[in-house]
Amino acid sequence: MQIQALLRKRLADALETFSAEAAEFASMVRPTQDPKFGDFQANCAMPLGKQLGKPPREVAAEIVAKLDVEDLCEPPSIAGPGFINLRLREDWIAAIASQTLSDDRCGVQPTADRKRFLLDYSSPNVAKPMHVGHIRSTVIGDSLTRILRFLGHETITDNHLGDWGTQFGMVIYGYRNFLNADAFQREPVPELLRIYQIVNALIDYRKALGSVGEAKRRAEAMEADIKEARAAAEAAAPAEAKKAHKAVAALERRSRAAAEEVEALQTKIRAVEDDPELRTLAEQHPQIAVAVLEETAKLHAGDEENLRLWKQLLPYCMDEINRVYERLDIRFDHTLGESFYHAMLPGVVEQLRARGLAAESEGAVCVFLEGFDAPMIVQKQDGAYLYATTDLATLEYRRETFRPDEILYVVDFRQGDHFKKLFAAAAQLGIADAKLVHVSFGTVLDQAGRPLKTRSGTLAGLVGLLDDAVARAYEVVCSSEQAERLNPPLSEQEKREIADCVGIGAIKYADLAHHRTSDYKFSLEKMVSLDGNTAAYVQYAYARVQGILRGAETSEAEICARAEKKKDRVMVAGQPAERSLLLSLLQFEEVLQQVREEYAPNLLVDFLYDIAKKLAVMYEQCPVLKAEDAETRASRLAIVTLAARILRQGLQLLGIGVVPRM
RNA sequence: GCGCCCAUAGCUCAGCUGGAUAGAGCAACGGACUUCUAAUCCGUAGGUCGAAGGUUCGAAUCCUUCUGGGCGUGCCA
Repeated sequence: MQIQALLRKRLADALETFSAEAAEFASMVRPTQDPKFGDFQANCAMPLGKQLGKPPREVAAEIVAKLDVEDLCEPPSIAGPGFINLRLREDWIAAIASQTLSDDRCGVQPTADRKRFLLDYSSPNVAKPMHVGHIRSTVIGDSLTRILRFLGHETITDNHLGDWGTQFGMVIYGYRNFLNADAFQREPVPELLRIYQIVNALIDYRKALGSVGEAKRRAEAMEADIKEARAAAEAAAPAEAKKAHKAVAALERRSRAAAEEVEALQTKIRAVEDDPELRTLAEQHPQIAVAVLEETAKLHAGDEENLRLWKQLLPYCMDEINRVYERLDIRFDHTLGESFYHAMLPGVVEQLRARGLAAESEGAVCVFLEGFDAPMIVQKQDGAYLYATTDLATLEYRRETFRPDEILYVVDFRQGDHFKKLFAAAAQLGIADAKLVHVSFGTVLDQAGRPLKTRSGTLAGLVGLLDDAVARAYEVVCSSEQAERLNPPLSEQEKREIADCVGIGAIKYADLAHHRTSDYKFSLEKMVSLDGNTAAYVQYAYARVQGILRGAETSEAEICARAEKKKDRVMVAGQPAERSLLLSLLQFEEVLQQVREEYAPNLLVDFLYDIAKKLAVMYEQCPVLKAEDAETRASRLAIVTLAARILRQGLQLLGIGVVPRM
């Protein structure tokens, strides 16, 4: 059901005689902000009055006279400068809601304009542990996929793994030098992680040793500059003072950043030097960074031994990643990593050159694009290829193999320039016939507003965050006090299932609740809370309905079956709380359409939170089991059942589960 | 230097293609429990929508300038 679209259609019919752009004026129908103005308002009389040179209220009256909405709305009213206020009829709302209850798609029509989407998201690097930065791409991409699919579109998901980069050279080097064969035999995945971390620590150590001196000098020099600038600011004439103080502030910021960098480098140095084992290894492998690059280069050059190791070790890395996806309940249709395109890269460069699109510059092969200062480099001086090259090859492959109508790249906003260039280059190559979209997103920040990191300075690990969220959810939702509230009390098994559902849901929900393009502050405390806009609150609203259904000794299936039989007569919307809830529920399809248009799942989150709140209000004002008569009781059971179905479906589209009790 | 993004209540964030008095949550304060799950609900307080211009019947929203911040900016991804 698309109420707004229906009203627009009716309005467009009425407007035909007024304007050639009837549809455009008709699109000015929107929900009202205040219920006293009805449910929807048409704002077209003001601009139309302007155009026709008539008073808007007069125009509005003429429109209303022609508007045929009797079956849907109560008589329209005109307010203010010429707003046309529409209030839907209660019997109409109740009838449509009743029909929706017996529809297993919750009233959402499969799209008539079916498109094939290819979604590129998650894309972690193998061998490296996934970190907090992967949450957004993974969760947003997965949710968009679910929503597009539910709307009736075809979706193809492809996890573009980083499985061919330096990090694999690190694993190979570590395997050769640091492997504990017994441990590897017993549990290969943690052992590989361990050796990766050793190599990583040693490389960081060497790099830090090399740069910490310079960083310190820079930081100290900046201190001196600040003193100087401060003195200058003191002495400056009033006219110059503002500028001088600004310069001081800028220097102070840079100074803080420099000090933090020194601190970070020292942390990396200490990490090795305070650990006798690592310290010894560091002494034994002074050239580790170069050696790792050599291993990587050998792999790329087709070295037999390294390729064998790559093939042998990759599955273990995949196990690690897949374990995370399993916890998150996320699957991909394809996992075609960078390695898959390796053989196609020379062809891409060749093609660009042959078409005169790429040229050599400063030893690298570059594509110069109009409107960009820097070129897109597709081959380095040393002959190696870059991610721009891989992305072009990937695009070409996807185009030929999947023939998508639209490709969504769910990737960090910082890669905006890269995608602009990529899309421009693709257009020149003639391979941009699909709609190419960079679905960008902001950064996950800590409480201080800096990118979320662990104490040791690396980005917070994803597995750890999931564990923390589940543990916290257990404390909040499954404390013995809470468990005792239910009859029968929650079993240990049930508690664990709930904690898992709520904890994982909390992380996803918090991420999806924010607009994709804005940064957000990560707060475990808040996201697992039962109060406010959280997964737990919405999940709880769902569980409450289930509790009521149990109390009524009926089931969703039974109520839906009854709705099917009685068609449009299973509920009434007499009370404001009931009416308001039902009206919201009927806007499910339109919300999903909007999510699709803007690639913005936060709209669905807002919608579900609104439903959950309205459900709570309805409980207060309209008792279900204690309703005054059997008919009202049946109607209310039907209403809350519809709400529960839409909550469950909506959460499912966010990749979040529900539990029958909590 | 150039480019992209951001600035809304004490805090965290919404605000759709311009629409009526700018919303929600948290925190604060005041109410409502012999519970259909009070894990809730109701109410109060809190805003020059960074600043200044402009377009418009009408601007948080569009345009310009300024201020403050984030990010990117030729061989990482």
